[in-house]
Amino acid sequence: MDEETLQTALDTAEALCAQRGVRFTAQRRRVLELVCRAERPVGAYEILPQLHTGATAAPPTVYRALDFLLEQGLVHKLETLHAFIGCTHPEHPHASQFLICADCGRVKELENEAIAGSLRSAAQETGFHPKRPVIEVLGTCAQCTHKAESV
Amino acid sequence: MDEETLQTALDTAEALCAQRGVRFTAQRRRVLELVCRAERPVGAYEILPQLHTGATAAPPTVYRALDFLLEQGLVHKLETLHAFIGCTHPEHPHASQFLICADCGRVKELENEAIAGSLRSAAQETGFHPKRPVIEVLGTCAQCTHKAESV
DNA sequence: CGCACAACTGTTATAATGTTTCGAAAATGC
DNA sequence: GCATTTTCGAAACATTATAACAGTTGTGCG
Ligand SMILES: [Zn+2]
Ligand SMILES: [Zn+2]
Ligand SMILES: [Zn+2]
Ligand SMILES: [Zn+2]
Repeated sequence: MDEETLQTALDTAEALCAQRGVRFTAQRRRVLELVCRAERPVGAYEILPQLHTGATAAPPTVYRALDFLLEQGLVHKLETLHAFIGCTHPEHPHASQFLICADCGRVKELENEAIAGSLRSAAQETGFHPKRPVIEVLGTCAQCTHKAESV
Repeated sequence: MDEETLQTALDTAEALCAQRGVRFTAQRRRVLELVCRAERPVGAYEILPQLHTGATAAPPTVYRALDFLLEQGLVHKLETLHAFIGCTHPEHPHASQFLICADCGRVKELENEAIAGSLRSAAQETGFHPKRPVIEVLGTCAQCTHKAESV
């Protein structure tokens, strides 16, 4: 995420939190910034040493901030990677899908209604009530596929 | 899984391994049995103490068996639960979806072509080549929904 | 303001999950 | 039998996540 996009994301986050009456503290802002700055999903323990200037912070510090950001839909957790990624459209709650490149590590967030819909109807057939869908596809992105073929 | 289904599952597993020229050792059989006997997904560390009669086995013992069973498609791993479940139709390789009840813990394995298809086409649009889709839906099963409503 | 309360943060310890490594044992193929 | 490959045992270690408790900061109200 480039510097401009980052600023927009942070401003959006701040506005959303104000609107919702929750506190977007300096620490939460900092964690969101670190997650967004990364090109790839980042683990909690990667963020940790970047929080304190001197000594490194303790795990609960970053997990608490991440929990908050997850609740507010500002970041997503990738269960298959045990890592976090900034949300590209946090304005509204959504069930998204992630395409994870095993080669370069980059992740694309989709918001595909066909997938969400087919999942909903399949669940409905069995009487199941979905709460939180986790859809993560590991594979190879277009760029990396192209590179591999041209070798 | 009842005793009869379990026996069928173990026999199927044995036949599949023979057919594929891989070894279905006593230990692997035992781990598969323990996974299948459970009503719910089981963690690796739950299986561990049931492996040795006297002292409890070391983690790599069960992880090696589980890795084998995963490779052969005899069990699945639920990423959101860090737990394993026996496959209900291991004869052919498949990309399945899991409905996980947060209430009773039971899991239903689906093999829904509409979901798989919509995911494939969404990926294709972005030039992404899927390798391993992970689709797990947390929610409430029909039974538990019914119970909750009748209270 | 000054106090009461709630929310947030720091710190230590611990739990849960998963891997590396090295060596012994067992099965396989000749 | 004997070399080769595969599997298994065991110890140590790595990574991810949570529990518990004390301190600090911010907020609202009189
Ligand atoms: Zn999102
Ligand atoms: Zn890539
Ligand atoms: Zn299956
Ligand atoms: Zn249920």
